[in-house]
Amino acid sequence: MEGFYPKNGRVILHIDANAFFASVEMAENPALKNKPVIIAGNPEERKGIVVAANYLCKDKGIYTTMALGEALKLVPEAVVIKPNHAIYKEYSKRIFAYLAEVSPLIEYASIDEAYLDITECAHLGSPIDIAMKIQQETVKRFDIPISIGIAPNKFLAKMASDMQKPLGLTVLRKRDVERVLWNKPVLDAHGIGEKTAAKLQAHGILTMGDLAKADVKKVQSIMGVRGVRMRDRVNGIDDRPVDPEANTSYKSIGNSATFPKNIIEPASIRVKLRMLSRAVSERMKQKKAVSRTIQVMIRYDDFKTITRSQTLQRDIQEEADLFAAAETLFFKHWNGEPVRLLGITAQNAVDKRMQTTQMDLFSFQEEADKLEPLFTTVEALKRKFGDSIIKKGWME
DNA sequence: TCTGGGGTCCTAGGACCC
DNA sequence: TCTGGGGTCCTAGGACCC
Repeated sequence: MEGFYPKNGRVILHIDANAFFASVEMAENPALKNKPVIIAGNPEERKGIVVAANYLCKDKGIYTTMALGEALKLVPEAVVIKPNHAIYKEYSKRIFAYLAEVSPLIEYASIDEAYLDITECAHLGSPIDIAMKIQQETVKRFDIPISIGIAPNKFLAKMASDMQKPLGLTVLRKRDVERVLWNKPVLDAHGIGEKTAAKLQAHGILTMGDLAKADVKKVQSIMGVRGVRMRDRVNGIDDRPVDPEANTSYKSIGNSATFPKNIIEPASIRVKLRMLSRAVSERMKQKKAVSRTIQVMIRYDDFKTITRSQTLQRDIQEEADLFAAAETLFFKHWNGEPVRLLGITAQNAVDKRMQTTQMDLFSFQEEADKLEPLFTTVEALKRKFGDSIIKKGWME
């Protein structure tokens, strides 16, 4: 089997569940299988956008984020189901747990996507054998169809899994990049959206091939470091590892809500802030995360959205602390107009268990005493604990 | 038909320090 | 007197993704 694997280099799978929410609903209720299914909220509550749709709908032009009313014009007979996130999460967990059995080098990219590094899995068969087995098993065990991309890095694997759906299996080697990718528009590249595509187009860069061959300085001036990275990627270069650690750490934890009707009464705003604080606090506790930077998001009726944040003296997690910070921020920055959406986010969340910054001065001194002379001590402490540990004035 | 909710990463300016 | 250069942290917002 060794022959299927590169001598040096990696074999990465990108696994993507197709129309995941709709697939779960159909797995839970097989009667839906031959019907067009749309997952969407209630337009009366201003949540009437398509969150997911099965292929019977997609084939007729329905896509995610489309207004439900518009979608129903295209497919009036569609079955509309409200999102059941708890069930989707449960399926996701079970599917990922199965994938982790295949290779522990797994990184969850979203609720329905994962990267799997199978470089060391030659004993399980060829990459294609492994991918086919995964496809069969997820259908058999969970009744969920998935598409898989096989490639030497994450970017190409992601591009590959998108090429054939549903139940696609696509190999994209580095040597295929020019033939397969370069004639496609830059917008098709994962990581380039409408705004960047328009900018690139204004500079005569229309296809991934144009980007791949463009001058590095030029793309850097158009889109900064992202330009350099994207140029590498469409040349088939992407060294990002599949990082299982990414599954457990959180940079931010937040909740937001669009209200059925705009609110303007300070009392009702406080009620909403209280609810959001509770939700965020509960999730932080679940994830054992604390944070000292709290952000409030306010969206007005005209969709103008502002974010305001504050960094506190200490890490917080409790609902009351989150609420206090959010309330202060809101009433400091609110322009008094009706509010469509409120959000609270705990930023720069850190794991409670890994808080080296919480170490007190006594422990510092103990460490410091072991090291001398004083001048090198600060440097030594920095090396041991990182720069953040040396706060202004800690020696005073 | 007005446009959900959860995230990540990057940029840019200002404060502040040495 | 009129003005350097490097660095970090904080804040606000933009782009992108599912």
